[in-house]
Amino acid sequence: MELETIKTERLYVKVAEQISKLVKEGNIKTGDKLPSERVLAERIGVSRPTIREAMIALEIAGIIEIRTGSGIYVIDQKPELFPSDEGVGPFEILDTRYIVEAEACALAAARITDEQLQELRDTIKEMEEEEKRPDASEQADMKFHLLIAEASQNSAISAIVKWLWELRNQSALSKSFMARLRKEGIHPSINQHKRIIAALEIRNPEKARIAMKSHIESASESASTYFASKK
Amino acid sequence: MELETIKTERLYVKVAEQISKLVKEGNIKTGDKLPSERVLAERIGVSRPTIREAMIALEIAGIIEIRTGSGIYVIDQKPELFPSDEGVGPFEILDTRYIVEAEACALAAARITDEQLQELRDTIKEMEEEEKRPDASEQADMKFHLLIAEASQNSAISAIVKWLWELRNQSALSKSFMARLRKEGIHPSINQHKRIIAALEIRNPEKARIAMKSHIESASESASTYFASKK
DNA sequence: TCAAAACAATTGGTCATGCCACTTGACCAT
DNA sequence: ATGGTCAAGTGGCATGACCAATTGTTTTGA
Repeated sequence: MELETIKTERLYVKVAEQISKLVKEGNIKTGDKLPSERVLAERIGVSRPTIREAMIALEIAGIIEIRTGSGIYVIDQKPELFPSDEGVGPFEILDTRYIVEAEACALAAARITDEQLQELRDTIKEMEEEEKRPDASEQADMKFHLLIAEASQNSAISAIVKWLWELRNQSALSKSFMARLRKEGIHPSINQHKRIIAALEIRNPEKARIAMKSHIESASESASTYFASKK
Repeated sequence: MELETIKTERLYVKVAEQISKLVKEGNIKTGDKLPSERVLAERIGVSRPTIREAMIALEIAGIIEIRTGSGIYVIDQKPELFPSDEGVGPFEILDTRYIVEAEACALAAARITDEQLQELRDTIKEMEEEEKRPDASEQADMKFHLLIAEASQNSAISAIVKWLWELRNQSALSKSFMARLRKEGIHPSINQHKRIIAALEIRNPEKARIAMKSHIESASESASTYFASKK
């Protein structure tokens, strides 16, 4: 049985939609002054607080401008493309990680401390021990990459890497994506991680960069082959 | 004479910012239920309508969910880029831009549209015309780089580049830093920008990458030589 | 005994009213 | 003309009240 969630659309939304419609259809032109809140309230048949709520919504939407003491005016409608705020695709994330983490790794090779190296080795241990439990294993994977980013000693880079991993964990798309990969038995290779550590241990930026690149690349490849075969 | 317009920030905005901050900093976790509107009003010291307006703003922003008769709940947050600790140094920003923007430029070379190319040329025009006024000139500079990031057609990358430039503009350190450079007459070279466009026009990723790298590198160099000589 | 129905408390949704601060424009004094 | 004053209009905010939906508790009935 299919049930739709009942949308008790709030009043202010209806009011806002009504005004917004008038603006879009050209009944109200740019620069026009809307009637005062009190008049609007009376004409639409709602209370002033409701009108205010609607106006705030419209203001946030960039449709009107509220000038205290003066009135409410229609804003110049900018055709501005929607800030494609919605979601970053899993492949976009992988591509970006390929770029940023590789360089972070190269930087880290020159700057990493012995303590941080030890932490990385510990993380590998975690991954080996808990390879059965995918959750914990992925946790360790993320920890590994974040540690390297921090070892680059560039706070902007580590902030970016952290953000990318949060995106990966959070995005619904990426989530189901990773879940599918996991089910297929594709998981981060411990050997690749060890190669990265080896490059860092000898403080060789070139090798470190390459190791990280091939690591992420292999993740991308297994992902895309999976999707291709799926079709 | 420079005068800034006084902004009388409305109360509900302050309330919304306060709540939003609490959520972002983790003081309020996702899924948590906020105190009731009446309690919030009393605790924050504003009236209930004001709280409601703030909640509407937060709901539109996708930070909270309002369930009639039940309460107000914090929604799953999309991760956000923000400086790890206390600020990001100007050199860190430059280093990171060197990495990210170079690759963004290489990607853009393969994916940029003719319209975007034209926009870039227009931006150069702006820079030439307004080369006297440093403010406008820098504005155009930023626009130029953001356009290239967008042309990479990777939303994660363009978000990062945008973030880096915002950091550059915001950070007090970077600000005084840039001010000093400006005073010394060091400003972005238009010729370098033209070389970048040329590489993009022939859709050559390698040349585009190199052009962008040398552009940012020269900025870094002039910056560090300046600091070195200063000491 | 226990599930269903009724109730009560809590919460958001809306309304009405009042007062304040700011804007604006008309009017007045200089 | 210039500037200063003032009143009307407008948005900003507070208060208090009532309604409707939700949720947990109590009562009821088989």
